[in-house]
Amino acid sequence: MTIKKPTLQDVADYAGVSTATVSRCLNQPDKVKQSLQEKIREAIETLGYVPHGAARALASRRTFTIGAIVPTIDNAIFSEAIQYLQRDLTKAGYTLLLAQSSYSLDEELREVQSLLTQGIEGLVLVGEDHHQGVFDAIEQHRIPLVNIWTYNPESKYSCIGIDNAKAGQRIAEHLVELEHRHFGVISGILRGNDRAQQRLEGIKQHLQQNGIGLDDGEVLECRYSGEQGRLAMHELMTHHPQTTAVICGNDILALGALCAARELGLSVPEDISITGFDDIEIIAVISPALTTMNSPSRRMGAQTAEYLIQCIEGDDQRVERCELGTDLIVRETTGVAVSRGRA
Amino acid sequence: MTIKKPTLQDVADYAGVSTATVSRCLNQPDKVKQSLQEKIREAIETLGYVPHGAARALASRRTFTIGAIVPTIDNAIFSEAIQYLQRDLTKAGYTLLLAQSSYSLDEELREVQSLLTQGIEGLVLVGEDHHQGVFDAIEQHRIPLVNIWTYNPESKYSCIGIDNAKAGQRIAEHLVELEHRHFGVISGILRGNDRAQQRLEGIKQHLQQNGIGLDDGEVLECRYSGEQGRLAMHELMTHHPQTTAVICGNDILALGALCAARELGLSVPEDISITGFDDIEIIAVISPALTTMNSPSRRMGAQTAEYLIQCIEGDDQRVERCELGTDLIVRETTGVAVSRGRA
DNA sequence: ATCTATGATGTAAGCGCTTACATTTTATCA
DNA sequence: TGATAAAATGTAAGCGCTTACATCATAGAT
Repeated sequence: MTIKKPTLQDVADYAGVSTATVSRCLNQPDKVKQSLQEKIREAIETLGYVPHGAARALASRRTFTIGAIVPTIDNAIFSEAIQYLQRDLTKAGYTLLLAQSSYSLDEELREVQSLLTQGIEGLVLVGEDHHQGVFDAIEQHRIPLVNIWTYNPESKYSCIGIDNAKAGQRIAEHLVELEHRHFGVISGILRGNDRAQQRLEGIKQHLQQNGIGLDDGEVLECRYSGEQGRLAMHELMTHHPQTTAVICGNDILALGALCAARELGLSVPEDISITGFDDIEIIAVISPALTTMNSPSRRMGAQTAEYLIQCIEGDDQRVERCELGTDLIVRETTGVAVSRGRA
Repeated sequence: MTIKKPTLQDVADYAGVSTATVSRCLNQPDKVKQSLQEKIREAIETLGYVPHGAARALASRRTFTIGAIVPTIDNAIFSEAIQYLQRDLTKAGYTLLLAQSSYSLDEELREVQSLLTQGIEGLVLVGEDHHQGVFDAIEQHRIPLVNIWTYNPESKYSCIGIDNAKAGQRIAEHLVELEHRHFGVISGILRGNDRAQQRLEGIKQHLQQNGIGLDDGEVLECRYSGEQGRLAMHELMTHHPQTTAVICGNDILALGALCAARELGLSVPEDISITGFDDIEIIAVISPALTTMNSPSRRMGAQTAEYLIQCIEGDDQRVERCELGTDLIVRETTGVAVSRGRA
């Protein structure tokens, strides 16, 4: 074991060639004679040489690095998307730099700056609502930006995602068809989360079209956690006992609401219907099976990787706006509204 | 907007100082006069200067980067630990480079090489069983390594985690106390997963001590997914209908097993007891509530961050071996074995 | 045998920053 | 006021690589 990490120069000396040849052997092997390649590989092996990424990046102006910022990695849909994004980027020789914004646009901006310092060649953000500084920085650095989990045909930047408003509408439609007239919504925190906002808008719009009102008190915001969903459901049913349909911002909240319904002695879906969002893997095996909207998170991750690589390698400036479909998965937690006897 | 990204030199020229002063202003502000600092900050602002990380890393031999490799990010316990690890590293000015090994030691080695190229100053791996090349590379690069999710007082490297064998034992003990005599185990894939192996060992050992055998056919391996757990449970009950206690490798598998039990018309825990592992947040709000072992993943992440930073900043070579406790959470899926009538 | 095209290798100039050391400015004290 | 220490700033040498360009070797064409 050497006292110092070996450099390209050390490898070159050991193999009796110049650094240029070693560099070529690593990056453009077809330009180096076979016999030398072997000698160099042997030198690398015995010295335990590992390239110095920073030096390489500085000299070549390439980092082969992509940045992504999600609100939190600790949410199955984001981690699924990230898993696929990373897998495909790695396959193509890129490294993913992952950061979290905790649903804060300011925090997101800070992370963007940091990623830019790291030299990312592309950026993935969630949603289309970002700090102005983010857009400025992206412009200046001239790197492709993909907004995922959102679809807007008018967007100035690439987006690969779903039409959140339409999805919200679709859920409301399903419940209205089941003759529900008294709704409650348990949403995630809306601030800094344009997807949740858009879904709520979609829901409101559809209800309004059908002459159904939705008071402020019937829309509860809370963190995405089972316990929070449970508490919200209790609150909702306390203040609005006539509610027969509860639309939740994601599956976790819905599971919490389901738990509360159980505690309140309400049967689902006879007394009350509950919907989730995302169709995370786990809910396929629990009972009652949740009616929800699936989120194509894996496809989103994979497609984002593909687009970015093409953008970078093909030096392609094209903006891509891609809508991924969502499907309403009707299972056991929604049914026809049955009027309950009330005191 | 300039045609080219501004460099330190540009900032220095604009502010009428030398690059050294700008560099100091950024890294050791107290060494630069107030008036100049303001001038420099203004220059940075108007030019939209963003430091070039690679150049900085090359010159300073610091990357402020930590690498972590988990089997998959798409597993609540890992993503939780990563979330906390990242949060605390970010707080301290470090960037986390995250990679996935897909439970393959060879893949893990490849990722280690890649991370080393990126210049990580510390490495976090899951488990203590790694490719020899990983240890060699770590030695050569002289960076601290922390094995998480595992605890071994004899370990040559730092570890922060739980005693998996003990945890397995504890679960078996609980079920033996409930008078179960016919066990089944639905484990994750054992290959490349020393944690799962150790837990299984712990289980086997305790059963053996109590004169209870565990055939190979009673131990099923499958991927960590609800559906896989469900299928495994069906298989287990087909070939070993007398089974009254099923120990699952994690909560997701247990949920799948629970689903299968429902499908088979078995009531839990009257006919059969089922246990999970991890105590992921979601299972607190589902019914029946799962008996499981909690995994201190958040503490693991936070503590790992703390240790690494101390190691790096304090230039401390100390090896830390820290055992985090686990608790058996007895809920509704385990109970006294009741003999079932059988044909 | 000479000339050229082609391929293989070497030379050396940076990439954008940090930092040891040299120099200048400012503060302190006899 | 001048000598001296301390603080602020500048100078310039790399950090470990890539790559344009120069050089050299080889082989084919004449």
